Amino acid sequence: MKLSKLLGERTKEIPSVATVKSQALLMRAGYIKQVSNGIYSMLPPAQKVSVKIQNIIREEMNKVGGQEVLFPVVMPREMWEESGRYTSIGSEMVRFKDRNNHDMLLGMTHEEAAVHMAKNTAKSYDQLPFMIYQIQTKFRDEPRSRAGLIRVREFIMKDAYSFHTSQEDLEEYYKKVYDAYFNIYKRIGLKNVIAVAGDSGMMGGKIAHEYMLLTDIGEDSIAICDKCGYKANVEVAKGILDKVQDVDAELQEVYTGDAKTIDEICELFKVSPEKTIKAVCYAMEGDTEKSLIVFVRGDLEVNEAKVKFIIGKDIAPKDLDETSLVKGNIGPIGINDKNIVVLFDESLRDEKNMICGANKEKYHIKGVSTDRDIPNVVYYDVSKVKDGEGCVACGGKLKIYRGVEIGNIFQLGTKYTKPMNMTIHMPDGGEINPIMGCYGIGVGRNLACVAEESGDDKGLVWNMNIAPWEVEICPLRLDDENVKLKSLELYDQLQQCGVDVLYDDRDVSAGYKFADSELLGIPVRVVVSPRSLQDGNVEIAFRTGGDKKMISIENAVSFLKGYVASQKF
RNA sequence: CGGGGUGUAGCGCAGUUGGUAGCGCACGUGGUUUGGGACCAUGGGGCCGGGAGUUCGAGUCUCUUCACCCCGACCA
Repeated sequence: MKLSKLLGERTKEIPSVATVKSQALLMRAGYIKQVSNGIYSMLPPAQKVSVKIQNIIREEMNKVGGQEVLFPVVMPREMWEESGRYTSIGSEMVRFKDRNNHDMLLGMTHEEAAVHMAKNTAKSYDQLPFMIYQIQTKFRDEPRSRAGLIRVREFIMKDAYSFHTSQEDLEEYYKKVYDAYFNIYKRIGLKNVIAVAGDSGMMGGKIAHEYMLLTDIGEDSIAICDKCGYKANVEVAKGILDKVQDVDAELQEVYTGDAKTIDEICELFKVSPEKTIKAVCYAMEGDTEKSLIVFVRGDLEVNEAKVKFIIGKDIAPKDLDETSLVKGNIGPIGINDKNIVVLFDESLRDEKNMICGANKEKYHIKGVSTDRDIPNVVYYDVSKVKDGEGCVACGGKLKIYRGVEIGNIFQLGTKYTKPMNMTIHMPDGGEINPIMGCYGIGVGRNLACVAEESGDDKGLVWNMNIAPWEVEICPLRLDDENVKLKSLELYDQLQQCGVDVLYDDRDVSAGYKFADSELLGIPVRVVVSPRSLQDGNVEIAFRTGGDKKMISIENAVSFLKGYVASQKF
């Protein structure tokens, strides 16, 4: 590829919309161009990297026996009604009508399509297990995309679905894919990746792992025990709270005026947030009449994922004006509204001398002992794990890290095969619904994550496996006939060896060429100049640093060919 | 959907009390340069996001609408 023909502009300025490093670099280097909120075009270099990442994913999926297929992007409503997700998934799924007024949708995940394909195609136990996967564009109408390619609405993802005759078989296979994912991350050059226990969310099923790239720009929080290695998304993480030791006190209503927030109450009573009871109000899916109040210790936050799991319904924050509750003065004592469902967090068990709202304007109650004053309570774990909480596994301390979810795997069970009535004949003559696993990884997000993790102040850095070009030739002084001749020869010969070469044929200054090559992130740069040619040499520099190498023009091709090959894995 | 912000050349930005738009980068042309984003000269490029209004006159004031960004809600 000749650089003068490469479509895309490289800029010194950081685009004003960029908020994270990967976005800034990918835009500055002419890899991506924003089309709309959360929708991007990929320019040639990005597409080249993307294809290389896809091929690595393909190889790893094939290694564990995956068969590549392609499901449709557009599916009919009926297929999704079988699984119940046509109604259970909200407006992040795009629905529309075709010309015959038929309800259609854009696939955001393909469990239904996978079962549809496998159903009546695989009929006997001896055809199982098998895994089918596709690499395809997905559209999810995210309420809020952000951070360049990290969180977008349209993206390419690999999604895989495996089918098994038993849970044991699924678990065995799940382990293989678990390892295959780590191979993928390693090969594309991501370093700080961990797998954590995750929430299965809308996918359903029980066991799930999320692969997280640990980075400050991550939007997920992960609790990790540095002592025993326990790690889990805070959505599902459990911890052991430090209890504040206190003694029973007299229950007393206190005038608190306009103090409503936990902070204001703490200030007024001169106590720490651990001594207060916080109330959070939610609306429950499919129930407009009732409200849900969750009580947690004042220093904690409600973990909505846990609440959803316990009540078995979706929840959303509710406007208190629609309820009989007194905003800022809600408390667990004396709530007697039939339309209010109450949930208590474990953190409140056996607490003494607490402060809570009195359920009337300008009053709070102090001296609350939960076991004494709020009898017959069932406590649930519905709070978010906090930094410093104890580890349930070993008693060590949990630390909270930020992460970007770069892949996930689920054990689905029969969540889809059962309602969609997929059955397999077993040796004993009976029929079963196959047990499913599903496995997802986003290509664009992984590309962005590599940029985020490896990029430096000069630009992008790709490893040899996914670099858009493996070698860049930088001739300096193209007006020098010898430079021009030798660099073109090198270009031809490297291409003949199958090396992916970018040739900077522009008549611009050395600094300009170097800066562009570094911004693009090409692993190896070969400088051909009158100076180096004087001694019959070319200069070889590496994007990741290290010493520059002078090598004779005769040996350059074989060296580069060997070096490129040695860097791939 | 709620709160905040920004829309002026491909990119980054300036534009005063209202008087018909500019700078840097990028781009074209000519020349001088040539190992870390060279210099001189010259040229092209604008529905000042859209609409309505106030005014003799609007990039600037008013209303409205759209887009994008941030925070929250949301999120396989």
